[in-house]
Amino acid sequence: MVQRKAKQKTKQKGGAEWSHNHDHRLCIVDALDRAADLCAGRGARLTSIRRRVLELIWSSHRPIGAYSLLEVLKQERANAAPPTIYRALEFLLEQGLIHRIESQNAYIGCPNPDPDQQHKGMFLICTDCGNAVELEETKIDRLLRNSASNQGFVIESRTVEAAGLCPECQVS
Amino acid sequence: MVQRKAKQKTKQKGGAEWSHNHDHRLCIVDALDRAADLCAGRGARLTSIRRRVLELIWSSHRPIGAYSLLEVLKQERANAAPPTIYRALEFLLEQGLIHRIESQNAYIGCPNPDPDQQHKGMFLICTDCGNAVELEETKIDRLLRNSASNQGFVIESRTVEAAGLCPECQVS
DNA sequence: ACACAAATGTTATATTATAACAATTATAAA
DNA sequence: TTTATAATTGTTATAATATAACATTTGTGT
Repeated sequence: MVQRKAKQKTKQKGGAEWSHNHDHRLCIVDALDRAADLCAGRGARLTSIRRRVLELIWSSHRPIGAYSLLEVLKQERANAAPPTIYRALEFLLEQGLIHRIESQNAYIGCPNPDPDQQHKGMFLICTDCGNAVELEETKIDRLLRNSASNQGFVIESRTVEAAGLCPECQVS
Repeated sequence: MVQRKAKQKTKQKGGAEWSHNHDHRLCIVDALDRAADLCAGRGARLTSIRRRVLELIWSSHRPIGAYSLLEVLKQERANAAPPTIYRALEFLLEQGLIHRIESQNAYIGCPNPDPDQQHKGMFLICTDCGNAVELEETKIDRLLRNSASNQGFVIESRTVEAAGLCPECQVS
């Protein structure tokens, strides 16, 4: 088990997520550490390509497209091609380490990957700065399930993406 | 104002939406009538292409892709091309007559287009039969807005798509 | 009939994603 | 340690979705 700095980091609540000038290096390190732990625990192989793609995705809090990732990866691995990226994305999605933002055909790191099950996130996405924050709204999830259940529908997975202005971008 | 049969049709509540053998012709007629009314009221031009694309979208309750639409339209208009479809889709989206299902890159008719504002729907999509039903869950919407608001985030639009099994497809 | 704006036609291309098969690398059984 | 096997990556090609740009036609109001 990798010792992680994450344990020392106090997680702030309530909008701190939107701060445009946090120490983002910590986000990256934490994400990579968590990923390593999770994969180790599952016997899943976080190869160097996969690790690097995850790192690139975590290079910001903005969803990033497959071909943007490819552009960067190509500078390091001349033979990187679309399948290189898409395979890595597939793996990371399966492991619950990233989410796909359907409304943007883009990918974003999961800040809280669940060791037991991979969840689908709920996101607030700023139309101005592009940053996206994942919500953990069990209430909404429950309400949605109930609502579906009223029609006899059983939800297996869901996509919730809200676009708008983050607190920092409202000052205009 | 077009007289519509819709007014005679009693709308059933609670799962009737999933019935695989309703008289779908009524759905189509209603949708086209509503569209005509709405566009007339707005001075928007529901041209024959646009009308036909809307009709094709309403040919089922399954989200349909742009190129599937194009395939059909081509049989009627030899010179139909991708822009033909995408322009029609753009118009219909603007008028709130259809919704885009982000998780499928596909389009579906809006059963309840709002004369005043175009809303983004919330959908239950059956992974078996492919049918999708639009929810009107102001509660969920409110909860989502509140939850965003707690972070200082203002939602402008949202995507909610839940995949699972509809009542009819659960019997297996 | 004319002028203008809106809609459509047409060609080309951008963007996102997957198929198919070959080569390589890791793993663990013999 | 070698070898068999499965997993990963390389490579080429192509599918699927979407838009750009400019020409032409059609509709609308004057």
